[in-house]
Amino acid sequence: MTSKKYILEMFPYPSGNIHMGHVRNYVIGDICARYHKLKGDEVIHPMGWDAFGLPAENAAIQFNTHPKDWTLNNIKNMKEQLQKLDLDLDWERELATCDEDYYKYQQELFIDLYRAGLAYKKDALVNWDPVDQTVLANEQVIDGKGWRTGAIVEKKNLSQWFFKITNYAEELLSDLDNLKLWPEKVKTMQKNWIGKSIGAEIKFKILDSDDYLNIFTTRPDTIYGATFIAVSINHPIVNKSLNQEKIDNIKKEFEEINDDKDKMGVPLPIHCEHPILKKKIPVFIANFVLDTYGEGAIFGCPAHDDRDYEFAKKYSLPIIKVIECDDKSIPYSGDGIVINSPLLNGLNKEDAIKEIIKIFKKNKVGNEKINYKIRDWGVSRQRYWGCPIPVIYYEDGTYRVLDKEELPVVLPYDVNLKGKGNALLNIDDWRKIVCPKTNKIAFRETDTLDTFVDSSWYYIRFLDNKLEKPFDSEKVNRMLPVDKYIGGIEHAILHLLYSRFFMKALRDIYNLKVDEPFKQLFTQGMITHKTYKTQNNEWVMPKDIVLNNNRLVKTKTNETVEEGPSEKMSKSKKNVIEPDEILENYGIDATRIFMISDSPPDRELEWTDEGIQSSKNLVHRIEKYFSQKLSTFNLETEKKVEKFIHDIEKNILDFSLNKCVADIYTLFNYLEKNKIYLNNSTLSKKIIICLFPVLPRLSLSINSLLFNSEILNKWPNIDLELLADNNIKLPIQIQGKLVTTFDTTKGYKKEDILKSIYKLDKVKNKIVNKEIIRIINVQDKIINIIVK
RNA sequence: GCGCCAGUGGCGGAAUGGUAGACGCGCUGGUCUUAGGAACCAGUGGGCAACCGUGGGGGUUCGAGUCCCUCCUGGCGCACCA
Repeated sequence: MTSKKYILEMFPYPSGNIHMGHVRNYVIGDICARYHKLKGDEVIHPMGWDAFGLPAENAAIQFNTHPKDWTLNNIKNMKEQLQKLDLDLDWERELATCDEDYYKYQQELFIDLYRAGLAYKKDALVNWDPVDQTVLANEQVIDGKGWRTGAIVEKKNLSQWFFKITNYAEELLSDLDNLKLWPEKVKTMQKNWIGKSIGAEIKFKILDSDDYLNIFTTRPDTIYGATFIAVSINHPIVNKSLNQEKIDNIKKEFEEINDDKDKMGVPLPIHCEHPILKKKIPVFIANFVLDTYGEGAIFGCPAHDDRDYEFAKKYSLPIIKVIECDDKSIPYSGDGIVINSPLLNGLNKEDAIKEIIKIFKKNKVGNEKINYKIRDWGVSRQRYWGCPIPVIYYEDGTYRVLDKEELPVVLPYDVNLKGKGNALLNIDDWRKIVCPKTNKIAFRETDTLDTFVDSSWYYIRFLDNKLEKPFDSEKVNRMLPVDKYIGGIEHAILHLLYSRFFMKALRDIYNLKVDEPFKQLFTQGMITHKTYKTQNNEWVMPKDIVLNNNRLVKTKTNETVEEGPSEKMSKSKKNVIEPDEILENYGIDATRIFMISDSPPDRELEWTDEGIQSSKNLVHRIEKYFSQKLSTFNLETEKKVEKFIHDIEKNILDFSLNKCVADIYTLFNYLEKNKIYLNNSTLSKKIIICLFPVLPRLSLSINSLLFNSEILNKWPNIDLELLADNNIKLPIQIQGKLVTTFDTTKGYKKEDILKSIYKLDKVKNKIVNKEIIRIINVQDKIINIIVK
């Protein structure tokens, strides 16, 4: 029975050269793909290029070239490098996201998303990267800095395109439970990112006004302890209550705080009414209220929230305790019994929340509410080298999303990248058009799509990269999800969450039957290498170092070099190893072996000269082994080979590739130690086939030498009878401690074996003069004798 | 601060609750070789031994690296998320 297997490694950004991290990634995938092909599965194993993006623009300026030329040239180079690795890839499926043939279908998808209400435009405070001069998605801002430039991100109010990922927040969260073959870690990260909290929305009436302030809380049970309201500086009520100058001053003050955890607030000239107590409570602008979460406003309950407590202390606001428990500390934010709250007294947290929500509902001042931290995905980028958004704007400010017949909107080639901002803005003869539908003057959208849009559906396009529509539904239903998706953990949120959203959105638009894009996710570890520095703190490349009189020195200058810790390979620290050189010196097979041998594929792998050398030695050893003349072999040999087939198969399927290498060593250690040479026997054939996924070159060459055949196919079936080894070494324990082992066969009779065991010296000595009170016999596993 | 993961020889790492340290690296001794970053053989957790050993302490069990509690250490993620 054959089944489809879609095996995919995250496609690379064509930066110019592949690095060792790529090699490890693709070798892992290649082993899987080759194995499944041998099993007779219908395997898809494509490769392509994540080809849009800012580095191309920067490189174009730096090297006085064009992003497209630079990118296409890099693709050519990297493809050659990959081909040198002899990966079993479906090159006929190759695609590059910067090809018109790819992005025109992305523009179609954009139109579909728009028509489905999942793409929309709005004015929004967005993250602005001043160095790259573009907007960033929330996911691309790390610690307030741009993910690529490290520049402090500014807030800008811009009209931007968004994808409505929030529509899928609940499903993106709940479906994580169905992803049984994803690392828990990644699922946890996505879960936190989506950030679901269950609580209540409460309306606080603004006194002397018809307006209300909405706040979200997970602790409505502490409502009686609310003594103030705090809003973010960007909350709409601030604009209504203060003039711009004042607001700017407050913003400045907030920015000048040294410790950003320090609480600071400014009272607003308005007050709210407590929704239950009807008393007047003050409203502050506070620096610790996030405008991006909930309603951008909170009620402060100082007795039961650390931040509110700090704030109340600083501004001498009342602190009312409404939760009682054994822990007398203030503030206390745990569970307890409600006090000082006439309508809730005596209830526990859970009941109090239910009860107060009932009351809110009755009084029409609040409701239960589920809040998600995730916000819609901003996809506009003010960059040239990306997929044009198929929209035009009229002079009156209205816009129209193009029809599919009007596609593609082709990215113009002639461009000047040396100016400030988005180069597309300056290409007038591209930008300005006469709208064919209205005959009015119109201007093209000059923002391009975030490159994460490109990578959100490339795995779908791979199924049929030449089709004259984005994809074929029947094929998608049949071939997706990707069975094994292999890549770095750095994409845990961004790419993987966006892709999950895309799959679900496309499912709903096109009635697809696929809920999730990636059935199994495997995150491979990075490759590290020792770092080297001269006394002058200059990094030195490992290949420029020699050992001279027990001293590490730089070859050219003879300077002393100090060895530092092993760190992720990076150009800046010069601790990189170039794949091309390794391939040349050690060959493909040794490189593959080393990529998987020293540590489990999901952990980091330290590059060592000894490691790559011993991998090469193994390849030679196997080659030499098969050149020996055929010897006799016996049933035991057959059993060992059978076990090898079984173990290596299991380990490939589990991604325990380091154990595959151990399996290979174990087999050849046994064969050579016993001088059993299998040459061109049927056992050899089986071994060679099983070696093929890991050592394709070697297996092919041995196969053609011994069997005069170019073909390796059909993974051997396992003979269960041979696999079952009836001879066992039975561990014998006394008081649960190992005393000896006893050679016997499976299915022994307990009574018989005990008679023999009691005669063993080691056992006899320990039980003499003692009473045997219990015998535990786990059949075929262990015998434990308990004495008194 | 919160959450998750992990701590096993000199090192990387193996062990469905059932012989801890598979396999590799390194190291020690030896063989062969003009030589070797080659190959081969033997050994390699600690201790002379009885025994002791999976970060520390406690527990469950006939039996714990594995399960539970607790503490320590390290890594990763999130971080004023109301």
